[in-house]
Amino acid sequence: MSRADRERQMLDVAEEVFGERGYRDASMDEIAERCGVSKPMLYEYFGSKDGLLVACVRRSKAELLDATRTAMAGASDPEDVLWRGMVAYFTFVAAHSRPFAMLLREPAAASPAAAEAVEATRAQQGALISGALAAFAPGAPAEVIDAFTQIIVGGSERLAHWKTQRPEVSAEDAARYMTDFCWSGLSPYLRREDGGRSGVRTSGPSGGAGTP
Amino acid sequence: MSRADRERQMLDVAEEVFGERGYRDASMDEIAERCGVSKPMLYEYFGSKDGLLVACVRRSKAELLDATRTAMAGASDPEDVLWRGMVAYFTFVAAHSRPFAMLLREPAAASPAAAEAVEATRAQQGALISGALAAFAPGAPAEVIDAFTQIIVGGSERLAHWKTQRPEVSAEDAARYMTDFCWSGLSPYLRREDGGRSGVRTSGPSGGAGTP
DNA sequence: CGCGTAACCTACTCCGGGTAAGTTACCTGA
DNA sequence: TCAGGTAACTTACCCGGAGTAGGTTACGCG
Repeated sequence: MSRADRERQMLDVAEEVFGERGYRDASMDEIAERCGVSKPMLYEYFGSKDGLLVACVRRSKAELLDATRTAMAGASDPEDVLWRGMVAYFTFVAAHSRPFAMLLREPAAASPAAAEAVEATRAQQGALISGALAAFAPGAPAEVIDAFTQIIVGGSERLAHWKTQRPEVSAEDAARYMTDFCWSGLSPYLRREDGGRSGVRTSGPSGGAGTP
Repeated sequence: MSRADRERQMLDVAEEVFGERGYRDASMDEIAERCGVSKPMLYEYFGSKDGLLVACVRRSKAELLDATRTAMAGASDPEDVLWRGMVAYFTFVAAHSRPFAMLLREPAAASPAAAEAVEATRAQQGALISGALAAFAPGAPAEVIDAFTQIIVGGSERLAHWKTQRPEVSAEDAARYMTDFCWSGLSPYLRREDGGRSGVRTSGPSGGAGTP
């Protein structure tokens, strides 16, 4: 079998085994056996168990970028960019639930290198998001954009995890929760009608517009 | 040394070593040695390496609950509850940065049991948050509260991580980003003045109030 | 048909989690 | 004051799985 084909196969099998057993309890012997090769071949191709995991993460990262970018490309306005990106994200996670659940739940578990690869994936998605935010709210300071991007990245991750335990929640539902929260937060649900507060608090709740 | 004292000491040392080396590269031999005892003592007290990590997580979980609850107790209105809770959270994470960074960054890495303990911590904080949200926006459906709670939990986690690389961002700054985002999202920064949109989109961006 | 190379295997080493069995030290009560 | 029980503690080991040294097959090419 050619190098490229073997590599793909090994990644497929590794993704599967890591997903089934978890990183720690997955053995290189089992992965090798399921590939129909011997252990040293895995080391020839990926260097170490960590290296194999990192390769899996990187492949998923590339696939996710592709899916998100493609979805965003068709958008008309910045609002639609975020919406489409979110739908694509939640759809992707649902479709790759096995391997992705593992990447979401047992990430840094492996090694600094693997943690870094997962962080790089977050940074990649964060770059797409902050671009959309900057286009949508051009007046916002860079640090605000950064902070909100972090919130969205972390929030999406958690929402995706929450969604796995609620089959009735569709990718569109999740995307709607996320984008609604981004645009307006809780203001549509407030008892008092101060949802359209004109400014942003600058020194804690007592200094803000809501509680003079 | 008494059982209780020894246990505390072991948790302190374990937290330190896990924080320094990371879970995987921390050896039970080293932890034992730094405690001035032999390895079987660790197993006597905590059963396994996982068990030791889980005990660390559970202790942090209890401390975090205490810090958050205490802070929230002094609040007047629901808005202030969330604000104080957030400040307490970011302050706590900053103060316990060593062990907490490890809990944030190498969480599930260890075992299903450790992953569960971290999930339980998130659930604990989520319960506090959803309580505050429900009080603040009594009209919101339960699923919306749940979804937003997930976003806030994940967003806070990511924001705390982001903050560690930005020493100039204070706990109050982080809390302000978080609560601002919760109350109004991006709407204060929008170019168009539709920040006070009255309703919530129900079928994607093209069906919402903003883009008829 | 020789020969180089690249895919591949057998058979190990070694480290670290985990344990069996025993030893010291202290408190208790008669 | 000393048997005896118990609880903190140790040495010395097992064993599974990550990682490796060195050799073998198989195929393309002149």
